[in-house]
Amino acid sequence: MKTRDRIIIEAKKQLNERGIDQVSIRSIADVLGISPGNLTYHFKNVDAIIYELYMELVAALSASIQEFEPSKLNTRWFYEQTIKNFRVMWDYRFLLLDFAAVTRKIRPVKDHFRQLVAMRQLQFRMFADQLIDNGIMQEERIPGLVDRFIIQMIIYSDAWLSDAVVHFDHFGEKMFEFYADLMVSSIVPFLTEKGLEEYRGWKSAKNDPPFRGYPSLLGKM
Amino acid sequence: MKTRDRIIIEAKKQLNERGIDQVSIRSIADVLGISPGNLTYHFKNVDAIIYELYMELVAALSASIQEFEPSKLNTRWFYEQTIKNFRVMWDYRFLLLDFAAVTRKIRPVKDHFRQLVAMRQLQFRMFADQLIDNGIMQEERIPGLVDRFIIQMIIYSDAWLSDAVVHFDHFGEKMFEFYADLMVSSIVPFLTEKGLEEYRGWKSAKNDPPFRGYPSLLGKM
DNA sequence: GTAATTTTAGTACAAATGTACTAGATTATT
DNA sequence: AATAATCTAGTACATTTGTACTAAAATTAC
Repeated sequence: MKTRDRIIIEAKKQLNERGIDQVSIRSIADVLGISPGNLTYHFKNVDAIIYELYMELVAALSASIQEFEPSKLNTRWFYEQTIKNFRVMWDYRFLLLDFAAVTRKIRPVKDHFRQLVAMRQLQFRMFADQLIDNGIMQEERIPGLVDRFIIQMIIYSDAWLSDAVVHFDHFGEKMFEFYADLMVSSIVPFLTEKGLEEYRGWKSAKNDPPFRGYPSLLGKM
Repeated sequence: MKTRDRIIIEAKKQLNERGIDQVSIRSIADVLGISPGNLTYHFKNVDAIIYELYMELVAALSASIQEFEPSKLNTRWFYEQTIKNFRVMWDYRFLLLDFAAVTRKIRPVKDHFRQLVAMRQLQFRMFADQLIDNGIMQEERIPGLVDRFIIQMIIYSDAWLSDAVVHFDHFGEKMFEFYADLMVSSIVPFLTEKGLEEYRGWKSAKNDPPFRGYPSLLGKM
């Protein structure tokens, strides 16, 4: 494999494991068995690597959004799509966990991220309108409530990660399911009878145990 | 003022402004005009200062929760309480913005925070039950939905800060109102007719302009 | 007033980091 | 085959950081 690619892979691994402040060109070079000088040839510094990884994340998420098909739109699809996105985010989790530090160090990320959120807002709005058209989601009863709901979803979809690393001891399938379930459930109060029916059907097919909150807190309250 | 207190104040200021990775015992000592040796006499290192500030934050938030009075319980009270809490969080924002880094550096914080969330969960649950008793919030129609809603609120109440520093250019009153409004609006789909009436009354008295999303994105979409 | 204590200044040191530079090795181009 | 472009190793330097230590100054206790 190209040295450049090996650097990116190892950097991502270390950034996710140790956090942004514990990774240096040397720590990466050491593991790869290359010289620091070689690494600086490919990337001026760690910030340059982080910026590249940020762009990778954005591309991966965009790709996932492209698959949007209005016909398939229901709570089940939403759940599966959410899990898919959460997996991608987990793969680049350091970016979201240390997001404040990232934007401090790499200015362009902040501006880019703003635009990204604007895009996501539009997409979620389209998504909601489609759901309303399909008779799955209720018409907006209080002005502005759906737009607010959308922003809440956007905030949540970045925030679950911080929550997860605190409350989960094992970062496996159950974790993704837990937070995707939360994400989907936030839409339930907005569903029509038809939407609720589909939701209930899907849920009973999944046959989840009753919701009990964080696994880490079970039996401790 | 005692040197120890001056250190805490200056450290908090620098931590909020520059972030956790850009503050050292020297950067604090320099501004205060004391020697690094003197500072290490009071605090072994920056981590010790951060830990103390974390405890301060927890104490401040707990104090705010103590004021809970079931009789006053309505959406307006919820809004004002939220703003009050958000102000406290803003005062210690580096803790929440760099939370992942904080828990990495200072292990006890992670465990303590888990317990804190457990407490908050119980309090929110009490809060919700009270609202249901008062006929302001609907009975739970789908099993587990209220518990899920509570966890969403908890996640949101830590996450708004990360969102705010990206999307707001001026960190003033409007920012607190924006995110408190979002917080309160998340409860609206759960309100009874009686609850909605109170909400509408309070809202029309406030006379807010229509919701338009992030101020930073206005006119750019 | 003297002794004990707390507080402060100043310095020194090892470890780590980003950056810059040179020179050699490898690969691609013609 | 010769030349150019790309890649790699190695090293050196200035900064910064946490930590440790000594000695002086200020405060408190007796």
